[in-house]
Parts: sequence; C-alpha cells; structure tokens
Amino acid sequence: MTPTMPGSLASFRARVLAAVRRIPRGRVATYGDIAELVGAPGAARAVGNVMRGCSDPSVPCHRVIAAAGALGGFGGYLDRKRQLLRAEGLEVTPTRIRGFAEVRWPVQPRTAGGGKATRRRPAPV
DNA sequence: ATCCTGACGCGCC
DNA sequence: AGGCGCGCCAGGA
Repeated sequence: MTPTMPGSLASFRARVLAAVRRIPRGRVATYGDIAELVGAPGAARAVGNVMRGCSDPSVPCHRVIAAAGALGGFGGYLDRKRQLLRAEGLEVTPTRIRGFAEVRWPVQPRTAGGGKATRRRPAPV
C-alpha cells in the first residue's frame, strides 16, 4: 500500500467505530478505554463525540460507557441505553453498571490457565 | 490558522 | 454519595 498509510490515517472516528464494534455482547468499555485502544489515550471526550454521530446500527454504541461504570450519555435517551444494556444481561443501577469491572472490556479472562485468579461470581448483590 | 463544541475523566467541595 | 469545575483531545465552522 501507500508508503504513508499508517492506520492512523483512518479517521479517528473510523478507528473508534471499529473498536466499539469489537465489544462483545454483554460487555462494556469506557470512552477512555476506546480512546486508548485507538491510540489516543486521553481522548475520551473525542471518542464521545464520535459516538454522538454513531448512527450505524452495526456499532453497539450503547456498550460504551463512562469511567467507573457510569452510564455516560446517550443522546437524550439514556433510559434507552440502560434498557439495551440490561437486555444484554448487565445489571444496571439508575446511575451505573453493576459489577463494572467484571463486564469491562477488553479484559483478560486469564487464559483458562491456573483457574482461580478472579472469582467469576463476585457475589450477587 | 483560530475558536468553540462535546455521549469524557478526575480531583475537590 | 452526589455535584461542580478544570483539563484533554479530535473535529468542524
């Protein structure tokens, strides 16, 4: 390909959408995480701007939340976001995702090695 | 090239 | 716990 075609050329937006698309169902990622994934640590805000124009149904923009498991935003339909997340089996409190660390992505599910590194069941409620 | 906006992040009150 | 303000970053006018 062209000598100058580092992935960086792909619009920040394109990279973000690609990353978001990789978020598995039932999992969530923060704007900051996405930013870092696309090689723009600290650009969480910019990521949010991208999501804002995310009209692509193939992009699970609802899986992108704010830091600490906060819901973040979703246009004027935050309720919609909670609904979608719940539909994926996530526990969502009125203000945040429950067990955020457990459903956060990307996360290394300890390649089924030793076994007990992280309790898959942190305890209900 | 400059200014302003924003689905953020984090510290502080 | 919850709410407020400042700082950061990329895009658009």
